[in-house]
Amino acid sequence: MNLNIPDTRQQALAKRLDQGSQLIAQELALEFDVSLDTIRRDILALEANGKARRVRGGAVPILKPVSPMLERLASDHGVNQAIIDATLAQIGHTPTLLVDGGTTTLAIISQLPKLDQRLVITPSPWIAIAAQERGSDVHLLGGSLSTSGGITTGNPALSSIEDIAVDVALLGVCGLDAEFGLSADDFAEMQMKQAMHRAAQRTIVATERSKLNTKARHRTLAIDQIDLIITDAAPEQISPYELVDTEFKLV
Amino acid sequence: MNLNIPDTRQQALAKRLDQGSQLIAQELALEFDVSLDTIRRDILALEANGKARRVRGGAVPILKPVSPMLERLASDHGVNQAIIDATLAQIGHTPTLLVDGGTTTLAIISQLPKLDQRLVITPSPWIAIAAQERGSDVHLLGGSLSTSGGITTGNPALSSIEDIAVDVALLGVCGLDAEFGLSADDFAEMQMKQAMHRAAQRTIVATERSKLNTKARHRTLAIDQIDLIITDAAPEQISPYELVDTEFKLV
DNA sequence: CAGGTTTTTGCAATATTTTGCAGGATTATG
DNA sequence: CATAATCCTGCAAAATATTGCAAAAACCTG
Repeated sequence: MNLNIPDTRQQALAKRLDQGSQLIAQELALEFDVSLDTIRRDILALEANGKARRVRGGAVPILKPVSPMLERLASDHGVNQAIIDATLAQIGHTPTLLVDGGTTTLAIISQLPKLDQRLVITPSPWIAIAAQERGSDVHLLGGSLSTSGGITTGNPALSSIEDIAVDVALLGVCGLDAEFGLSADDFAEMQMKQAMHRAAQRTIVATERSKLNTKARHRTLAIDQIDLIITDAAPEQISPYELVDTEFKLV
Repeated sequence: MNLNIPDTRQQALAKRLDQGSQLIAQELALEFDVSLDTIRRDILALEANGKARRVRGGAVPILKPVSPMLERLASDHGVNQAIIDATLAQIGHTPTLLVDGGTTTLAIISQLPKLDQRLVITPSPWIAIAAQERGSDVHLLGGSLSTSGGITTGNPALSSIEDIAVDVALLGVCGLDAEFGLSADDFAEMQMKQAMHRAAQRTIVATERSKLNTKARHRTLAIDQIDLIITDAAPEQISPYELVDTEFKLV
């Protein structure tokens, strides 16, 4: 028989959670021959360590957060068509595009004109598929797939981007603020966006007004590093940006 | 015994809604062994979370316009479920998987158990998305996206594969013949498949019987380089393979 | 080993949540 | 219009949580 101390019990409980089973306080109290309160406290500790989600009567395993990217794709239906049209007009016949991940860019690429001989380079598998559907040649940047934004990141992706030069980089946005600039949710994504900016002659950002004047965690680009911002914001929303050199296109 | 609490029930109900089924209050009350009111309250909660639309007698899923891409990713590819199950059983808890593109492998990866923490390495954006959805860590091999098979190919992909070692490679099939071996439609894809085989300790091939005893353009692997072939063929269909050392699993 | 401190445990009193039920209101349907 | 099914509302009982506290055990420390 094992020691019946908090440490041992909690380890046993954690193991069961890992196997996907639920913890039922009543049963465990009997099994370990301690009071309900003790089990409760064990579960409390597990919760504090992020190993369990407490529910009435016991605990259940923490379910891995479904990829936020998929979540957003499934729920977020409408990207403003005016933004899409304006961005497509700007892209025109650009022969090489470097495209960031995100719902907005995906909506844009899905409507790319079927044009021969365009090359789309992207770290996003979603964009890759959409671009291939539109008949473009696609180059996918390899790396680890980040869960938050759904683009590949890390050293392989960064170094392979260093070796390319493209006409236009089309970036997505986590946050955009007049002073803080363009920001990303994740450090690795920030690195990718910066690298994409460096690789391109012209950097275009398309974003819905809801992202305007918000900041995400990681500062990525200064506003004046962006050549063109396409958004559906109201004119007064962009007044903070009047001093910068960046071109705005309101739709 | 499961916890029968609002939290758990609602999660179960939400899952059914996601699968497109309707909720009938009467039936659910019986099934979960609670009163009609309790189910009603669960449905009320789901509605508050925007997960259900309440109707008289129960609830129906909120139908959201799905992007055509998601549609296809989610859609049933008509792959024999027995092949999928057998392959998943063979894969087990293998911590690192190298997965080829193709409809069969995609169907398999879409059903990977969710709780496992494992690394999936793949040249296919479809597989990458599916694996990420199943909660796996994903490493995407970069390169040019081939139009025929939908996997990345070319030097970058090949060279990055040289640097890795994995437990199992799961390959798709264009053609499989007792003498000609496994064959691919495209030269670049052939190279990738060969490289994947070299990188893995164990090579598994899952294929429908229609591919059996057919040849594609490019000879890729000899039969005895494959460790295991999982197929729904009839026993007499594999008689040409009797002399080789490869294990067959018929489902 | 004596004395003090911390950890662990069980208990009791008090919230809070969940549940089923009864009644009246509302809606579908012939 | 009548009828049956479903729904809403308030309420009380049961189960579970929370909190504070004190006893027991384990652990320092000189």
